[in-house]
Amino acid sequence: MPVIPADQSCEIIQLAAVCGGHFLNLFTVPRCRMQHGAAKVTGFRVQSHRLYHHRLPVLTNSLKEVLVSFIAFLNMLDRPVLVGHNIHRFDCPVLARALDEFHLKAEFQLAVSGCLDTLPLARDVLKGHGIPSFRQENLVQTLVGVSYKAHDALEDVRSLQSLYSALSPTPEQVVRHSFTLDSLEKPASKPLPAAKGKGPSKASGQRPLWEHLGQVGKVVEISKVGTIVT
DNA sequence: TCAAGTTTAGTGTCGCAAGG
DNA sequence: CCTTGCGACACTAAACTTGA
Repeated sequence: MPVIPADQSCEIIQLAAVCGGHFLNLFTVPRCRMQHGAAKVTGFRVQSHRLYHHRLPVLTNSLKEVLVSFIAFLNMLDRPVLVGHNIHRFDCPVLARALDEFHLKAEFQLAVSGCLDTLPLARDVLKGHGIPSFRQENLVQTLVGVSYKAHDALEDVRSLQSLYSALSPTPEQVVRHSFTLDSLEKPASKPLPAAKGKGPSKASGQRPLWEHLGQVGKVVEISKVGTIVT
């Protein structure tokens, strides 16, 4: 049986973001039945249109409310950079689809400077360090020295915050592995090319990404948990 | 240039434990 | 005894990186 691509099949059920001491952690009930595997991995379960996490009821909002709250959170932060592990392949396509559905994409893009994927970033920063695995769990354990609960969005973002600090990427490395939601829609979507000699370029009249670099408070780690559509 | 390996997510199957 | 819930494991897809 073919596996349905994640960006076409996943729905957001938890969205968490951390910036400095501020955090956002919201849940929404998926509009479809959760598959056995998805429930097993995430610990979430839907019964009678209510969401449970490890058998405990969870306070939920509508998907639109979650997205609007997320954008409001970003607006408090003066156009931050969104950081996540492998978000270019998984999280951002799901997020972009959800934003598109509620016509919130333009508003979202005004609220952020760009997105940064820590998977290629870590490969770049840790090149030649003999890292056996670039999974987020492994990187956090290796660089930060702690274990955490994978597949819990809030735990994910908190560990990612520590990981990002531990990586301490240069502005050039950050720009090299950054992208926008618009770039995801293009067939040959790739992270922005590395600047050659003249530094990062400005993107479509917005403030350049590198203006935000090195400011820990302007970096938002995000994570979402998906559920398969049947 | 291309094969191998990496990440994320999912599915299917098996075995074990608990409860009716 | 049967059903249900859950964990472990092996596998798949797509995009990307790495190294020969």
